[in-house]
Amino acid sequence: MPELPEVETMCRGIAAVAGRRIHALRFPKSPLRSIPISPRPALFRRRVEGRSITAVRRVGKRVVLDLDSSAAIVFEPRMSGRVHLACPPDAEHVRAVLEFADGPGPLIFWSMRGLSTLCLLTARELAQRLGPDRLGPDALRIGADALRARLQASRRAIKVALLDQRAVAGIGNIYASEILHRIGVHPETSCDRLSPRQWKRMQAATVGVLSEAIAAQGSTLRDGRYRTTRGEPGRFQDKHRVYGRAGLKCLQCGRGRIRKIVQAQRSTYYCPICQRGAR
DNA sequence: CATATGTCCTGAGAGC
DNA sequence: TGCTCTCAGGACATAT
Repeated sequence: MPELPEVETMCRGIAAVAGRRIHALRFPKSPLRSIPISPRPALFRRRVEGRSITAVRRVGKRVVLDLDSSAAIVFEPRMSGRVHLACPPDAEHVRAVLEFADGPGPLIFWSMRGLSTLCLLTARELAQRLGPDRLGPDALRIGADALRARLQASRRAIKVALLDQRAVAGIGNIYASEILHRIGVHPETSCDRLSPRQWKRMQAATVGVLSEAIAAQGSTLRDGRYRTTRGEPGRFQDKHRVYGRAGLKCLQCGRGRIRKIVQAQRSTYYCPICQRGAR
């Protein structure tokens, strides 16, 4: 669901709001429970209306809109959040609307489930909440040595460790399985048993998988929840080699049948032949 | 300290 | 057909 490639696609899709002045912020009524929003709507509105957006950027799996007040609007899609320009897929899941005096928009914060969050942070809060203590280097930028240094002493399973945003930011459940399959490492391998060569290959595979997924505008699973800003599905799901393919033949070796296991309450997919396991 | 588990939320799909 | 139940997994809080 929205992991690095999907959030990157969202940011690119709304890049045109950079430089625009916020005319109004609305929180439409909905029969659904509200997503967590802070500060409370009246104060939130007062602090953003009249401000300009100076930049749109992705921080890990979050969308950040920097304002000329040095505060920033931070949207965390988590499982089922999206941003749309102008055309929301339906009204009841619209959680907030940013209107501009001219130019594109409105910018719509949409979330099917109430797990997304929207907050306005001061520069100080931003540095604290999304700083290096809370968030590791971005998965697209971290080098092989840094990746290794951050995880190699851990005794956690590598698949679980890759999801730790403090270690490395941006990798989620889908791409963790895909990365490990590409390098032939069993997902239950303890981090401290991986070789320098394997860390090197892991970093390269991470950049490879994530870049290809961004080029395909992310993965839209069968539940159809993730969509681009324009409401189109991503295309990377067709390129998944293991995720969601339990019981099917491995596309790599043609012999193994993809297995699904559960690690830390999350599904992991792997090929028992390609990813034979040093456990 | 490191690691493991529980919680939030809605809708899709399974099973009866 | 229509009900109940389970599952999906982001990040963080709490427990071990």
